[in-house]
Amino acid sequence: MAAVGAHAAVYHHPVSGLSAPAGDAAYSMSSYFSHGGSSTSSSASSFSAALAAATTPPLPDPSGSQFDISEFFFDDAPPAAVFNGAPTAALSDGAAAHATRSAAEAVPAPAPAAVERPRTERIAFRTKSEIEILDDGYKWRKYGKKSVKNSPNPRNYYRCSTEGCNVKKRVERDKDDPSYVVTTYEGTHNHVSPSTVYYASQDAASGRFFVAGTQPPGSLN
DNA sequence: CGAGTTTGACCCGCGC
DNA sequence: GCGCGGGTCAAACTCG
Repeated sequence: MAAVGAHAAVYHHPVSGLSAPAGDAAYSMSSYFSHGGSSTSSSASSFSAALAAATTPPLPDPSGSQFDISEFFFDDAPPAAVFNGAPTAALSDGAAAHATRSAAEAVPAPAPAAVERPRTERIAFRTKSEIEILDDGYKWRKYGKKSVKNSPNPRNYYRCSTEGCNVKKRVERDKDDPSYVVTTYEGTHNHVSPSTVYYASQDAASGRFFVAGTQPPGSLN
């Protein structure tokens, strides 16, 4: 897919509903996400990659708003997979993150030998936001809330409210920096986003992202 | 009144 | 086997 301009080729992630360019420009991967800190990695956190940036809240104005993408990582890929994405992003109704799934899938699995675990698509990212609910274009229904050990902040559980779609997402504030929101998507949407997807480009000078355009729902698949 | 949220209870996997 | 922690359920409640 040939990218036209800075924000033409976009990959639409079926899990999160978020999108990313299919181009080959470079994101600079600055860090891996370590769940619960560097020394307390839990079994649920083989997060493979993280993307550094930061994000300022919602996307009120599609034409001029800016945001920084925070850390972004996959949980369905082998550990230590390094994310190399492209410098543009697509957003869906105010969401502030995106993904190129291929980045995770391109990394060869570390051969988990005999045990073949059911593969659940899971991606997660961290965004700097005052609000916890980033609007990614899908309709979510909250079904649970739990306080998490080692974290003062509760974790919220959401399910895609579209009939027949069993995608889930968890939302919690970063225990180390409450100004960040950690969102984890699990599953694959079997429908398109009901709302407009916003495309973002990155400002070369500041490194910040800004909304560069929009695309109606259904046109990404 | 229907859809969505809240919240305590319950279930289950995992480590000891 | 037991306790702990994470995830889900479901009844009650709220809101538009």
